[in-house]
Amino acid sequence: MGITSRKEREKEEMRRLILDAALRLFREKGFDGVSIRNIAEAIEYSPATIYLYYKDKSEIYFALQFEAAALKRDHLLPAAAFEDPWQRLIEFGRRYIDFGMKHPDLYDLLFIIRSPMESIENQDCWKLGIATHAFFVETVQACVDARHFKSTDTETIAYTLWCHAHGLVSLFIRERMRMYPEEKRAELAKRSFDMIVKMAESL
Amino acid sequence: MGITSRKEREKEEMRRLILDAALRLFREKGFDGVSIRNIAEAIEYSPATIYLYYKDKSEIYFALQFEAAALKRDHLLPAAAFEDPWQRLIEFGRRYIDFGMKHPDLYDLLFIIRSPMESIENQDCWKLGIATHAFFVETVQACVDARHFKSTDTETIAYTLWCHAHGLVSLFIRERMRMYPEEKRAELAKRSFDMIVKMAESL
DNA sequence: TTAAACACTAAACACTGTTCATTAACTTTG
DNA sequence: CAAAGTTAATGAACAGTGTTTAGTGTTTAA
Repeated sequence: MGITSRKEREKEEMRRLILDAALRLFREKGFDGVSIRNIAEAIEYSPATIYLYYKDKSEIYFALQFEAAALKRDHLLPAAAFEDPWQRLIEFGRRYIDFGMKHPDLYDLLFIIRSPMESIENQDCWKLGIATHAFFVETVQACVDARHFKSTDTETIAYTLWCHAHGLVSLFIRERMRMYPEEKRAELAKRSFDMIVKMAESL
Repeated sequence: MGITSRKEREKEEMRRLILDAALRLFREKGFDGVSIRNIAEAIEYSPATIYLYYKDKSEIYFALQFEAAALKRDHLLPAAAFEDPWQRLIEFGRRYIDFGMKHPDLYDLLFIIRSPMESIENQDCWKLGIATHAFFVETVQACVDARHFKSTDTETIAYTLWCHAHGLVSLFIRERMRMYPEEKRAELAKRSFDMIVKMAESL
């Protein structure tokens, strides 16, 4: 088993090497700004070598999306510590928005960039995303169970809150808030979050 | 004035020819999927000719964005007919979402695609967008004036509603609703719109 | 030791946005 | 009307992109 397992290990190491370089470059220059040649140069291999480890650029895209999903999960995880479902939900929302604002590149990758057509459902990144989404929906369900809302339509409540948070983050990071002066944007976002929390309370 | 005015007219016609082809191609294949060469081929000119009428691709982008903004304004305009500000606001929101769902390519252009860096503020498309946004904010203000909300923070109310609508549309058109079965998505969006309306009523 | 498997790469292909020298047509002037 | 000047259009090139392929040298297995 010595040789084959070593080879497998080496293959895995190479994939990591490529991915780490890709993620670093991507966070510096954005997804579209990074070429296979850039990545190859960064790891001091020829561009063709990349294709021995990843079928094409979109496979790298999916692998990066998985990385981003893991980082996002880690960012949101502390919210789970809150006992009270309503507090948990608020903290979840706050952290979701905070993640998007602090890591626009990763948020972009996860929720904005047009993903390659192939069945994303089968990709690991998607499963991880589903899991995080499920945690969110469960938290909303816990609030519903605790009679925190008048409405009991968990699905719609969760989706509505998500729409707001996603809209807030994506308008921000795709620079569609230019009608508000730069220094006011973050504060407006904060006020809006407080408002949606208030709105949800009387839901 | 004969010749120079004719030349100007011809120049304008050529710009229109380019833009119409660009918009048509763009709606077929998406912005990134359309190259200068595609446009040139469509109008049966050489690629270099395009550059005699538009400085670069981003200038075509801005021109297309203006077209999209005009189409969006026309789509939203009927909402202005409603006398009651609250009904006007609801209709505005409904039409905003409807526009995004019916014309994902145009919505993309207006609110999602990463716009070229140059000062978009000076572009006509931006002014048109500002005007439509102003109409929206005015409608919210009219609701506030009519004591329709407890809150009087017009800016935050408008922004919060916009966040929800934008989030709803952009999650949909960038295919981030795969956890919901295809046939349920539109209905979920509808329920969410109704819910945000209800939430706003008790705002 | 020889044959097969493997990791790797240089070079090519068909694209992309963009620039520039050159050509061809039109407009103005002598 | 012909010569000079202006302008529209282009072919060819540059530097970049993702991707494929034929070929190299090394490592493993028989």
